[in-house]
Amino acid sequence: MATKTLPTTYDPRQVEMARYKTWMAAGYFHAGVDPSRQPFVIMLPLPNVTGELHIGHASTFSIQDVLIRWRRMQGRNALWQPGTDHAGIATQNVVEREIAKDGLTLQELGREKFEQRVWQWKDQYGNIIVEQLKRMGFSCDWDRFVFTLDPSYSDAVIEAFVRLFNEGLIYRGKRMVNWCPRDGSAISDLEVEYEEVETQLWYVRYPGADGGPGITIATQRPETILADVAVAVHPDDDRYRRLVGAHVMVPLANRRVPIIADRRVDAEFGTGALKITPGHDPLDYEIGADHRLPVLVVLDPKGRLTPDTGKYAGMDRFAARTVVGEDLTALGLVERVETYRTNIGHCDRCHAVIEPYISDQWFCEMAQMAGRAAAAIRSGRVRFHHERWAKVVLHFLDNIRPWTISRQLWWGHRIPVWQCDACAARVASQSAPQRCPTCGGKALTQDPDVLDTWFSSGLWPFATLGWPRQTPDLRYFYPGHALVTANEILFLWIARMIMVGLHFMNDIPFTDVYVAPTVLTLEGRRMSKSLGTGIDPLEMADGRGYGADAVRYALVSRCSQVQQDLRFSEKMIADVRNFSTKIWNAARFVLMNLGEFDPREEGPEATTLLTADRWIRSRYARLVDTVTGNLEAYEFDKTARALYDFIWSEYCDWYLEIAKVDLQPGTRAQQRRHAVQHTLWYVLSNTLQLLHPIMPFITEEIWQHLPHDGPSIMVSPWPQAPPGWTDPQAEQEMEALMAVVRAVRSLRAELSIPPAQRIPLHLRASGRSTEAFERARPYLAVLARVEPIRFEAPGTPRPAGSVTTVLADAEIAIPLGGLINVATEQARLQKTLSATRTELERLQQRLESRDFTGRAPAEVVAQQRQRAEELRARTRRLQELLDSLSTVE
RNA sequence: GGGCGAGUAGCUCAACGGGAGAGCACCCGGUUUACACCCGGGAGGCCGCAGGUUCAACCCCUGCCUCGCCCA
Repeated sequence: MATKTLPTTYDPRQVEMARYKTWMAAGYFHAGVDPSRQPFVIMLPLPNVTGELHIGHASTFSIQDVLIRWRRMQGRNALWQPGTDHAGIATQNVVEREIAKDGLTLQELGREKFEQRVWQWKDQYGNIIVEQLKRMGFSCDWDRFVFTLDPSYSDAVIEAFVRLFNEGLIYRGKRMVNWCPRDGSAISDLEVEYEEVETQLWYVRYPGADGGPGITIATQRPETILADVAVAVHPDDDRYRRLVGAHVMVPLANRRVPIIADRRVDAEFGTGALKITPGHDPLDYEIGADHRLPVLVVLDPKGRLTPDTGKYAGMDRFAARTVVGEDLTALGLVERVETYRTNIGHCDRCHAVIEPYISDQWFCEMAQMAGRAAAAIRSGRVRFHHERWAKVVLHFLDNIRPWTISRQLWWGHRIPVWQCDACAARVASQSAPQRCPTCGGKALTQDPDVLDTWFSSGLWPFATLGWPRQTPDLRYFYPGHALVTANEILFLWIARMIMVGLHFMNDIPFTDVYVAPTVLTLEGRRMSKSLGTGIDPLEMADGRGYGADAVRYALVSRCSQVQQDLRFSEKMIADVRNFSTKIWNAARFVLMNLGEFDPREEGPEATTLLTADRWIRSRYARLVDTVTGNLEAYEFDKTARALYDFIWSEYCDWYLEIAKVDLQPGTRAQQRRHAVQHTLWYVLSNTLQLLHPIMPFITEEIWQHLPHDGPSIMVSPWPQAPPGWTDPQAEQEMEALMAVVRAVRSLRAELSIPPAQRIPLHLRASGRSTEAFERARPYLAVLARVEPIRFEAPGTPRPAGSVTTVLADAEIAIPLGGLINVATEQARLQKTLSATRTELERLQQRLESRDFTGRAPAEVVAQQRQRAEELRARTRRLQELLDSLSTVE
């Protein structure tokens, strides 16, 4: 029974947190193994434990919550697996800064104490992001929350490493890697961000060892000259051909080095002569190796010049660049310095300039896994939305390179490899080995490095479910279904999950990947807190009082598949707040008018339903299919728009207004009241269900006040279009009615007739339409504020002194008596007439063309013929009107 | 340098190859008993440029321009 009423205003802040607590307490978010139901699984992209909720989380997580809530309502056993990752570098940096405040360095503190400090920090701050996710209403299964350093998860990470190690896919080697001098660690290729910067290109002459003029090279990094071991030119370069085999002196170092020929030299760049520094450049490293040149290193792990560099020892690489430049200039060896734009790699965590650096690292061989992953994508087992993202990922997989998985950090999963102090043999093991399997030695030392955080994240889809143990969870919930992500972690995480999933589980981790657009400012800039260009979702929800629903809808409604950017502003959230208010007020109206209505009684007889009822039911039935279909297709913007348009432009603007007529007490038969009440209630509460996945809070709040079955909208069954509700005839009749109402309103505005003033209306329509208009008479009267309404048979003379509009199904006239300005009225009609004629002429031309009638499909031709016929009739009636006007004079 | 994407109303975005739309902003009018976070009306667009395919192009093809993203 509808006994509850709603407060006059909706304050999301008063409602949202309380509702969330109710859901949590009821256990709706939890999914347990249940073979009688089909699961639906989403793996939450792990936020960093150091992180705070930003707009990117808000958009991708909102999409996930839409999917999970929708599937849950459809009856699926919906699991949304939450958790955070330990974010090795980021977290270590944060805590390192903290201990620096106490005047301590990492080394002074020691590894064990440091780890304790990080755990303390994690216990204090690591939960912030989780609370923020809850505030946004996300229905993750918090009972299953996992942190990547939890003991059972760590066991899985170590197990994965040991298996890959024993399969020969993980190996150790001295390679040139991307080294971050700031973090003091290697990072993988994917963690390097290239950025165009303006720098200088130095043209430096290397004098000939024989006292000749030598050769001039161009370099962007003069400080590495100290590590030069050769100068290389292209073998076909006629300028230098005769110099190949000669020797030059490396300036400052005074080292005698050869001039060599190599095809990898770009003769077009600089002078065409390349200094070879195998210790500090990846290409030089390759060339040097092929020419059996020595490798010299002049930088230390912190990016400072090494002690054996004489006066430069201890200088930072950038300071050294300046000093070396000055010294070379003083020697008269600098021919010129050009400004030069080039891409420089930066660390994606701390933004320091990356140093190509030779060091011992652990690598994971990916080629085989990548092949399987690529095959799974090509065969369609994993689908991307939009599908173009599949190509992007395939390009990565097809060109994959070994993955640097070791990090020189203390925070993370320590590499489970022990080296024998005696024989140097290495063994990978879940726990410290008692003795060396090779020589039996008892002294073994564990590798000091930890694993890349992404190595552990890649195992997420199965390690969270108990792997490597064959748990019931793992059997039931793997493989999962949807994965929603920002495009920036497609390679770092998505591709790796597919590869690793196939490797360890022999199955893909999910079937569908939706790539959400990147949220940008209106100017198209990245949203960033440090730049002050960001929108903080929680500030919007709570600080500004828009509520989480508004933030969610604003983002979801702009998640399309075509756009890869989402330009966003606070205004868009405010607009949605207005939408919430609209829904709230519509619901208030419905509740006020349900009266004694009891939904447990029989629904209305078909005969008591009038056009408007049948129309809104028909529109609602279509809405169900539109919303469901768009969700299935990952078309979130279309889903949101369909709901918005239906609620605002159909249910509120038209149906509610029409319903008012029949709800007026005493004026209508009880049957009619019941039919309208039932329609209002049914359509509203079911539409709320359709909207619930996007705006969970307001929909629940209203639904609870409406007559309803079950404890919560979030576990109510997903609506299905009732059979037989789609009603083209009612839609057409309603369209005609709306056209008349709009035409009258338009005339009133144009003629400055006060909106409240009732005016007479003359309406002429074809026979069948007249009947429909007759039935709609009371509604027409209210909607257009017309009284009396006179129906006129075609052919009767038009009332003198009236303003008129010709519509497709009808012609309306408002008699103004002597007030009419004939000239204005003529001009108005003439304007319409000529526009109609132009359109008709264009159409006729087409219809007369043999090309068109002969080649276009028959139904198109027929449709155009009909359109022409309508236009002709309209032209005729407009002309008649003009004629009758001129006779008034 | 290679790849991908976008250029439609002032802004943000829609639009099966066959009559260019929405929201916001703007202008005019409104104390209609759900809502002024509202209601009604209106104005505003060589659909980036140039070719081509087609009976027909915002939509397909080619080239160019501008912007963004990714990879090297």
